[in-house]
This record gives sequence, C-alpha cells and structure tokens, in this order.
Amino acid sequence: MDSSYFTEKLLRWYPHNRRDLPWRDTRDPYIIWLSEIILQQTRVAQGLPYFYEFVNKFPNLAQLAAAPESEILRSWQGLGYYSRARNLHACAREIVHQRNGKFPDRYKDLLTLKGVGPYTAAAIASFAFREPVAVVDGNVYRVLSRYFGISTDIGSHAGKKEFESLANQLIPKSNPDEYNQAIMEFGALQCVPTNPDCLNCPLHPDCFASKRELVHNLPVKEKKTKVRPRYFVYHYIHAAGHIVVRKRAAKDIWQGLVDFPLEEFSTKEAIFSPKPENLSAFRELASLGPVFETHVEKPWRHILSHQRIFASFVEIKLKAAQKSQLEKWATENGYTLTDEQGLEEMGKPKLIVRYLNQKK
DNA sequence: GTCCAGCAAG
DNA sequence: CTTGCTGGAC
Repeated sequence: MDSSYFTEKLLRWYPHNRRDLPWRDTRDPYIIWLSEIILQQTRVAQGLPYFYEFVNKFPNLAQLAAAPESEILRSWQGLGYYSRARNLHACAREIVHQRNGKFPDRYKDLLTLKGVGPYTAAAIASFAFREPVAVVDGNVYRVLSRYFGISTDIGSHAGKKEFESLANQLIPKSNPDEYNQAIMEFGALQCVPTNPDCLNCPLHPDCFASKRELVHNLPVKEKKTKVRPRYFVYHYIHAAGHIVVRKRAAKDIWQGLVDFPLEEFSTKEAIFSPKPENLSAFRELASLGPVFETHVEKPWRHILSHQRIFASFVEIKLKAAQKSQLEKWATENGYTLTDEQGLEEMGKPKLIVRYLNQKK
C-alpha cells in the first residue's frame, strides 16, 4: 500500500487550500474543544456565528462553567442536538471543579469527558497536544473508502474498526495535527459527497474509486432510519402579556428547552382543526372564560433525525383579570408564566421560534 | 420531497 | 442499534 504517497499528497495539498478558520492556529484546548463540539454534525457556515458568540460570552473554561445552564441553552438556540450544549456545560463544570481546571491532555483521558467521543477526543488530542491519533469523521470515511476502495459499511462495527485502523496507519508521527486537518479539509473541499471534481484532484491517478468509476458508490452506508410521526397541538395560553411555558423534561426531544403546554395525538386528523372541547387544557380553563383561536390551515412540519413532527398551534386568550387564576393553574400543572422578554431569553426549539416569529 | 452533514449517549 | 437537531444542496 502506497500510504506514504497518499499522506504526502494530502500534506502538500493542504497549505494551499485550507480555509482560514478562527479555531485553527491555536493550541488552546478550550477553544479547540468548543469549536469541535459546535461543529459536531454541523457545517462550518452554520456553526461559525455560534462559535463567535460563545468565545465572546465565555472566553474561557471558568466563565463557561460559571454560567447557568439556561444561558448556555439560550446561546445554543437554533443549533440543534441540544445535548451537546448540556454536555458542554457539564463538562466545563467537571473540569473546573473536579480536575483543578486542567484540561485533559491525552486521548484516553479526553474520552472520559461528557460529550467527547472518539472523534472529538482525537481532534483535541492532535490539534492541542500533537498526539498522533487519527480523527475519523465523515470526511475521513469518504476519502479513505474512495481512495483505497473500501466498501465495508461505515455504519457497522467492523467498518468503524477497519477505517480507524487504516487512518491510524496513515497518520504521520511528525505532524499528526496537520495530517488530521488535511484529510478532513480535503474531504470537505475536494472529495465532496456528490459530484466531486475528480479530474482536478491531486489523488486522481491513484484513487481506486476514480479509476473504477465507483466514486458515487463509496462510501457504503446502510441507511434505514425509521422516522416516527408525531402529532402535537401546542397551546399558546396568555393573559395580561404573560404566557404559559414549560421546561421540557428528560426522556424526550428538546430536553431542557422551553416550549408550551401541548397535547399529543396519534393521528393527523386530530390536529388538523383542533376543537377546544377536545383539548384538556382548554376544558380545565373553561371556567375562566377563555377566547379560543386557531388559524391552522395546515399543521407545521418539523423534521428531526428520527421523528417527523406535525404541530398545530391554538391560542387561548384570557382577560387580564384572570392572570392570577391562570398562574395557579400553570403552577399546579408544572408550568410557569413568563412575559415576552422572559420568553425571548429562554432557549427554545426551532419550531417554537418559527411560530413566535410569524405571530409578530 | 430526499439526501447530506455524520458524533455521542444510552 | 436507536435516538437526538437543523439547514442547505439537489
């Protein structure tokens, strides 16, 4: 295997093609860790503004650890996969309070951090501490499977082992950080998922997939994600400028974020034009003389990795005089009342943000 | 609409 | 092996 040739080519390609990104050219493990968590399953263009906000608001580990979780979640709003934000915060506190503020500096130790798996541990270990451990992300799977012609399913256990092993044979001990950056950047810019420009690729002459016209077949990824449909009716209940909200609990999506009281149904028909008498929240508040409104022509659709959510929104308006009664009801049901400013400052799922934006 | 990004936790 | 997000490309 001409692995040194492959490595050499990548290392030569990288300096001329690398993007200037604010987390490169630093050895600060905090900055590198922060950027890697933000970039998990996220494209650079989308993560960039969040990175700047986090660096400005939380310039170091201690300040991140000192902030309340709600503030972290609010700053994370819109980025998705909110467990990353919760783990980020928990991890900062763990390092500050249990590890004397010292960031772990070896791959094995980094793996013990919340939210840090094999990829992120390898990234931090190599970029911050120059440990020769290979990153294996989607870019690496793609580049290696194509160049070396490996058709093992990258989702399988065997596939993960095979690619990890190969990547660790290829990484040079002298500059592992450059190599890791190079192969990922190469996958992101040159060996792109669809329609790569193989004729202008420096690896073209020796690429297995290119020679055999298998570029579009590699990498092999068995996909059968079952997507579960869910049907929500959200209640926007308000009185005197105060809105009923609730913090989402564990065991479901959007854990720790804030949304509204909701009733879930098992059919699409049930949420299409929701009738007040079918909604338990409305029935419970009926004695307060609420005004019921629904403007739903078709429910909102919101796609998650394993769920397809259809949501209708109904508005339940109460007179200002009923505010204290409403507050009582909210408290009894595990909800809270907040004003518009308060709602703005809470971390919310994108679906809720979109609804609030169109309300204005 | 479908595919892609594509890592970590339970 | 299943679940968790959102946005952009096609």
